[in-house]
Amino acid sequence: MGDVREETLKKIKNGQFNCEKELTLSLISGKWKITIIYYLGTDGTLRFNEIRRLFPKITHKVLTTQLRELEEDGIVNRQVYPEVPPKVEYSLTKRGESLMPIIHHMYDWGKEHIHSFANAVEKNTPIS
Amino acid sequence: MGDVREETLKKIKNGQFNCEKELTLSLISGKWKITIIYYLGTDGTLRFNEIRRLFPKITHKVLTTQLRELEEDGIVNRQVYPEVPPKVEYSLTKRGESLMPIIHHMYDWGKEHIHSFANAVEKNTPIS
DNA sequence: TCCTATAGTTTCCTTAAGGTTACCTTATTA
DNA sequence: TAATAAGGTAACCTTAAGGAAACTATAGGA
Repeated sequence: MGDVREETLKKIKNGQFNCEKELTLSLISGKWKITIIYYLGTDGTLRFNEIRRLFPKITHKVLTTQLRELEEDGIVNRQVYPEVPPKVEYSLTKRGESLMPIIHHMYDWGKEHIHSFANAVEKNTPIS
Repeated sequence: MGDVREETLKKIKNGQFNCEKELTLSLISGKWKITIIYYLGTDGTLRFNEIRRLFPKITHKVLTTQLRELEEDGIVNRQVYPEVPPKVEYSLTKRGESLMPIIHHMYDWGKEHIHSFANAVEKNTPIS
């Protein structure tokens, strides 16, 4: 259970984090990461293309990268079935699951506060 | 209380967020932001150079940028005293304060899990 | 007279993140 | 024969974030 990717490792070693909370932040930072974690935490297990269909805008390659990083950081489990055509299933590790409360917390905060931002959106939107 | 900076606004308008939690994430993402919020939430009020001294590595300009963004997003309050030499005090707004529980949560998670990363660090560090 | 402290701004440069496009593999099916 | 499915890699490009260095203003003190 000591999975970490090189980059995270470097950041810890070189003291690039001012505080432990930045480790947490860095693990979920990445354009699609929290949402991927959230879906896996909710649905349990998803195949590569199932995730892809959840984000119509994500590229094949970008999804691979995001998943690979999550895997290397020990957040996501990657289960390969040696079949043809290939079948790969993704799910959360224990470490990944332990992030869920935080993500839910962030979700709730966003829901609660987006209105105060939304007002500003209304006022400034020329769309009407 | 509808402060938002242009960029955050755009992201909401253009549907660049998959979910509300990404709004939350984007507000605290930025190399020094969570830590700045954390210090302000803990110490209450800090002057520009007091914050600077807390992060020996941060540049004058970068700190300005981070604070300005936090201010524009309605997270941080900027109080200017028309004196010479200038005196500017920063503190959290209500919105900023409401982020503190999340940040504490992330702090706790980091503290609890950094050990499992640290093992990996030990094994891979040639320093010892 | 020059230096220091305060809180900035401006210009330029570097790096990393994300994205686009094209390619690979192998069995099945039209 | 060609296309489709699945999951993936490699080469390249673009943009934004962060940082370095030099500049501004003004009062007070050595």
